Parts: sequence; structure tokens; C-alpha cells
Amino acid sequence: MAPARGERVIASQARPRSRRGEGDQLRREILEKTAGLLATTADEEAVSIRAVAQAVGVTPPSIYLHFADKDDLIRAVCEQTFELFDRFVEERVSGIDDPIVQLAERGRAYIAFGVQHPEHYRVLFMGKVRTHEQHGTVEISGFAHLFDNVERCIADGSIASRDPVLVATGLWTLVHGITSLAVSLPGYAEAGLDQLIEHMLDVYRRGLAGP
Amino acid sequence: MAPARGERVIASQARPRSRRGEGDQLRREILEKTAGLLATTADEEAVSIRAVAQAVGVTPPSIYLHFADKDDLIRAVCEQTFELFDRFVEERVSGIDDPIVQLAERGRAYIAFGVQHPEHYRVLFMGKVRTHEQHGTVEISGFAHLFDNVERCIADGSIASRDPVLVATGLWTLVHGITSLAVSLPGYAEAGLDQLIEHMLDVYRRGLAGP
DNA sequence: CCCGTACGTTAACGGTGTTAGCTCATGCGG
DNA sequence: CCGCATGAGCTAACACCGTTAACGTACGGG
Repeated sequence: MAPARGERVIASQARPRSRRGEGDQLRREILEKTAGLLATTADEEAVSIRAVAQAVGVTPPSIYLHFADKDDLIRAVCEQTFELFDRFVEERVSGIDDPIVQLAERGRAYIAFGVQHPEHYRVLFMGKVRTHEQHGTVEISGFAHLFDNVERCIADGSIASRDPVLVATGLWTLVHGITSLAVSLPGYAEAGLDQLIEHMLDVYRRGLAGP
Repeated sequence: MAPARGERVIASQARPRSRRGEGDQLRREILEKTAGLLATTADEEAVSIRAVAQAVGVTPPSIYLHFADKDDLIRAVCEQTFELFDRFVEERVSGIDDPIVQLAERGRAYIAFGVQHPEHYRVLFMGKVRTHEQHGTVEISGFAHLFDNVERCIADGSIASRDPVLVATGLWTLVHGITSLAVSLPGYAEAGLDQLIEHMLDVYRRGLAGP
């Protein structure tokens, strides 16, 4: 849980002090290094204020010049990640005309992003309240794309329900379930995550098709 | 993240030393108090070795006489919880004859347990690797009950698939998705978790029914 | 040129998991 | 009945964590 008798990561000190008007430079560096630590160590616990400070080449209290506390820092990183997440998915589904086909690909893209960035996904959707206190804008933007896709499916008859919010929430929940377990449980669906994904997407699509 | 300037919980000291052969008495007390703290504080971070020790009325190092480290302690609590979980679900589905009806109720019971014990559920299925390194027995027992239920559904024709493992895994993933988000995101499905549950169970059941 | 202020630093507090080494009573073998 | 091994627990300490208060310092505008 805590480092037993830890060797620490080597310092990368000697960061030059910023010029007068460029205090925000440090902010960007902190965000960058924090995201980097989260990605490489793949362990939220390992991303400590002190580790970030050292990676940036600055002392721990300097972090607090730009972020209220650790939660604030993590939340800022999440904000960034949300945008990446949304862009990643939208790029993968762009150019698909059939709404129901696009919807399935959207699900696959969602899961792929989560599996490729497990610690980020964990912070985004599996952490404690921290992340989601308000800042819903970007998250909503991602959900809005899904919602829009569902509405097009309803319009062309490939989904029978008349409640797009309910359907979209259900779909999100479905892919989150897969992603969440894939991220948390090592041996989950070991012999065929793809098979499970296709199975569930298929079952759910048939269920949505009609009565 | 860390307590700002914390007031501590009052001690409950003066625990009598155990007799010669009854060292395991302390082990049981530790498990009990740990589960209690997890349930009342609803915050894994708040369940510290020191807090547990104080609740039991003993000094922190004494914990290590019975548990290798904090992960080991948490894992032991999980083991207990798994059994409770399984019993809870089995009791709620007992006496339901129609397999497909029982399957749906099984899902509802699963979600209900998770929502009622959010911090336990989080530790069980949303934590890091810790929990699930091996100890699969009890977990398997819960999954085995689900698997059995699915097989009966296939036998009576209410599920078309011929792959009970795939179907059972999918169902588990489905209810986990709901539980996971309900536990993590405060505003999730705020106006109608039950509605969402029924919607998803219904969609999935129809999808499983046949082509 | 000088001094205010932006950009940091040093030192410290209280918290955490964990370990090494100690005390002290208990109960069993002689 | 007594000695002492051993079980049950404690004291003290280490390294790390988030966070704050107080202090330095160099740069650029007056």
C-alpha cells in the first residue's frame, strides 16, 4: 500500500524560473507531467503531489500556486482527458452513415479508449465523487453525441423506444460495464474480450430493435 | 484529500489482553471493526490501520500480527462480504420457479446489494488488482449460481444462445455497469434508477430471447 | 535606480503504512 | 512448585503523504 522502504524516482531538477508574465507556463507543465505519471505508472496512488513536483522540477508547494488541492489537479487532468476521449470516439465513428452501425462502433471505440488508458478511465468514472462535482460540460458533450446518435436510430426505426435519454443512458451503462471490469479485473474475459463485446452489443441491439 | 487539521475519533481503549490460546480473538475483532468502519464511514481512505487499531482498542502494529499488510486486511474483509453478497442474492431469488423471472430478480438483487453497500462493492469490484489475485472460490460460487440460472433458461428456451458462459458473463457485466455507476456517480440516473434497471433488463432479455 | 510583486522556496505539522526491538504475563514441562 | 519459553501486545522510529505559513529573490515598470 505504501512504499515499503522506497527508492524514489530520480529528480529532474533545475527547472528555470519562468519570466514575469509566464506563470501559467508552470501550470501547463504540471498538467502534462501529471497526465504522464498517470499514464506510465498506471497507479493513481503513485501520482502524488510530491512526485509531480519532482517530475516538473519544482518544490511541492508550488503546485498550490495553480491548483487548490490534489483533487483540483486531478480534476483538471480529467477535463483534458475528457476532451481526448470525446475526440477519439468521434474520429472513430465519423464517416459511418448507418446510425445503428455507428452506434455499435461508438461502443467499441469507448471501450477501446478505456482499455488503452485504464488509469485515466478509472479516475474519470470509477473514482470517488471528486471528478464529477460539476464540470459536466465536456462529459455532457460526449453524452450529447451519444444522445444524438440514438435519436437518429429512433428516427430511422432501428430502435423502437421513444425515450432517447433512457436508451442512451442504458447504452452508456452497458459499455461502461465492460470497460470497468476490463480495467479492474485482470482475468476478466481473458479468452475473448472482443467476443464478449460483440455478443453484448448484438444482444442489446436486438433487444432495442423492437417488441 | 488528507484531513486538513483533523480532529480524531475518540479512542475506545482498554481492551483486555487475550489469554494464551486466544490470539485469534483479536483477528475476529479487527475484521469486525474494519467492516464496521467501511460501512459507516463509507470511505476506503478513512479506513486506516490506525483507525482500525483504535476502534479495536489496540496499537497499530498489533494489526500486523494477524494480517500481512493493509491489502491483506481489506481482502479478508472482502472474503466475508462475498459470502454475505452471495447469501443475500440467493435468498432473494429463492422460491422463484420461472428461470427467466428468477434471472431478472437476481439482477435486481445484485444491484440492490451494491447500492446498499457502496464502499464494500467498490472494494470488491472497482478497486485495483488487490482483491482478486486468487481467492476466486467464493466469487466463483456466486458466478456459479448465475451460470446455473442461465443454463436453466437455455434449457427452457427463454434464452436462445448456446454459450452459457458468454451469456452469464454478459449479464454480470450488465448489472455491474449499473451498480458501478450508481455507486460512483452521485447524479447518475437520479430520476429513476429503478426505471433504468427495468429498461435494461427488459432490453437484454428480449435480445437474449432469440434472433 | 529602486522597489513592488510575480514566482517561487524552506520549514513545519499532522497524517499514513510499516518495521525493529522490546516488555510482560501465562501456562507447560520438569 | 517453579523456571522459562513463548504468545500477545507495545514503544519508537522511518519514509512517505497532503497542506500551510512564512520567507526569499529576481525582474520590470515607475
